[in-house]
Amino acid sequence: MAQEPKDTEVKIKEAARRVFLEKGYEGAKIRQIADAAGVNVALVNYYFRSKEELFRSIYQETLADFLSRLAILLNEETPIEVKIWKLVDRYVDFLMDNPMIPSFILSQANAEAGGFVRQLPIKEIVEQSYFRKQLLEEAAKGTIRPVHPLQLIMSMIANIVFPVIARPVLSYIGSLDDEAYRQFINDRKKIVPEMLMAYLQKK
Amino acid sequence: MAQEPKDTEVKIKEAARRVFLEKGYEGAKIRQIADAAGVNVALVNYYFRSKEELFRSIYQETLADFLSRLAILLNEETPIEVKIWKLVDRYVDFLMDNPMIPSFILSQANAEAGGFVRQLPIKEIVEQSYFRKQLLEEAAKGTIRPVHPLQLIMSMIANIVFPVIARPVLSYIGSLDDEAYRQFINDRKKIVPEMLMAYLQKK
DNA sequence: GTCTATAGAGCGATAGAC
DNA sequence: GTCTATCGCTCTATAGAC
Repeated sequence: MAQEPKDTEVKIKEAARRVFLEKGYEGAKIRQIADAAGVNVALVNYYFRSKEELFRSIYQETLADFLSRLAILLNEETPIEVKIWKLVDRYVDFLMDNPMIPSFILSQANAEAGGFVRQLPIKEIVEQSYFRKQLLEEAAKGTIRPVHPLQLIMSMIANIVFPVIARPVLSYIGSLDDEAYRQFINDRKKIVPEMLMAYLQKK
Repeated sequence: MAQEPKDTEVKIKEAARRVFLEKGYEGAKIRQIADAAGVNVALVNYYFRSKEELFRSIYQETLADFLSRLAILLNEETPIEVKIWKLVDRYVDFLMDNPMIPSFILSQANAEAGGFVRQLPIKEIVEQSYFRKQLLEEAAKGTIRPVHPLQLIMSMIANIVFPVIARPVLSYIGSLDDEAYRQFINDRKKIVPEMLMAYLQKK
């Protein structure tokens, strides 16, 4: 039974990916992941020490990549409008592929010390971004409405992330099947930037 | 030790209120509530049969009241702009007083059959609201930008609710203490309606 | 490397004495 | 009505045999 053609560690990782995707971080149980991989619980912990470690082994790189791409985007020498359209587009795509990440981050942030969240360079990215400076400078020049950068960034994130974590309620209220939901989220790629820009440009 | 001046049921309810407020629904443990009330676990279940029942006994009326006030607001014969300003104002106030409700609703909606959420008349309120009709009619007249009502409503809710459920991350990123956070949320009473209206009015 | 078996902890809920 | 004690479940994690 040893050393499958596709080795066990990979099999577990792939199973975990599927289960995390379907159930979210909290909802996914190690037993379930083990079952899906055709192994037992002990083996999962043998390869990955803990559930949290397993999750990280799958997503930390993905997340780090995403954040670094965001950082680059935020620091580009492009106009605010172009930047916002790009940001939203990338963010939506990322969440469609990795919809379990927000709930993981939120649950970790609620936990003691919020260890995981503080390891990510989110705070630094936001604080030091050229985008932040841009918002303040353009406001000073009067080309956009003055706005607390954090408020604008929070609005952008809220508008994208919330429909993902509230998917069950949203689908229920709007009677959306999977395809309609996908379309709903995709439409936000247009609506959210338009909304943010309308706000900034309004005299 | 029997029959305190302030009777036990009330004492438990008040303790539960405090603990739910501080820890959220999932984070609050019955043992902790019992401790805070100066009684033991058995007694909590004696009065309220279960944790979920306890939560409902506290918030169902509050939530039902809120929803019915929302429904009235949505159906008023006032212009869209006035309506949005009022909606956001009431919604923010409600969440400042009851910040644990979103996470409760989201967790319930993720659970089997989403029992609790479907008992609430949310879907009906949204579908049958005059506000919804108003958005479609004004768009047809060309006085506002055409928009899928659910997208606008989702944007409104996301912009208000997300900063509440993401409080730890938000406070960390923005280095906000309690007072600064409170101010941040309060500022959204102005920002969110302005943003929604700018979007709707943009040619 | 993979398994069985179980430890160990937390939680919600209940039985039964007083 | 209030308590102590404990059940029963779930979940993560590990010990130890093979």
